[in-house]
Amino acid sequence: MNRKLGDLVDEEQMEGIIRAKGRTGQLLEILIGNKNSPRTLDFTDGELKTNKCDRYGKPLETMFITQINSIIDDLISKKDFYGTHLYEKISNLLYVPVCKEGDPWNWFFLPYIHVNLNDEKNYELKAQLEKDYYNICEQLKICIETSDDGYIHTSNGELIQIRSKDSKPYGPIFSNIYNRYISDKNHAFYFKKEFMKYIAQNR
DNA sequence: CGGATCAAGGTATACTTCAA
DNA sequence: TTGAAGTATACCTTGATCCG
Repeated sequence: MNRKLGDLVDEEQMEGIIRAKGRTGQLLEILIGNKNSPRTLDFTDGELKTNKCDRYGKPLETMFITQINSIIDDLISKKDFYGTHLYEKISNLLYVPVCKEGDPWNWFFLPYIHVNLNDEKNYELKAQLEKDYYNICEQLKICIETSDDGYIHTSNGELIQIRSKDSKPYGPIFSNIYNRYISDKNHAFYFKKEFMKYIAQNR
């Protein structure tokens, strides 16, 4: 693989490639014949994720998974992991690292990694993610009930985390379970860099 | 003590859907 | 048909911590 971005797209598509942050991922979806739709899943059975890395494939950023404002009460009530929107998003994904060093025309895609949590070899990974999920749910509850402002804050597992993700005007998160706002701005699940490192090692 | 590194939180832009 | 709403793509800034 190691396809150069400049060889794949035209000038118009390159416009604003740096400022338009998700542009690379959208272009890739178009290149493989997908539409940029807000459907839950990119493919019929899984997700496509791109992420910035260095030239050797080392991840440089956490990777966004999904916003939590619409599933907050599932989390607080510790809904079964395998029934969550989160699991639906991460159970089968195609991870494509993209090196963004230097001139955007010279950015390039690195070999993809396909991760299906139902594969035998990913048993350990799946177990860890499940553990992280319940751990994070618990942290959210504790935060809501005991933090100074009564709001949720960054909660970490080993491989995933929840932290703020919003822009003005903010979208506060309302919990029906607590019958009040539990954050003044939206939050989201992210893969930590440890996740990317893990799947690169266990490919 | 000052520069480097890292995590957390905050911000910017694009696209589709859907309602007016 | 048009624009707001909603979710997507990560990127950027700041402040804390680490390390010589």
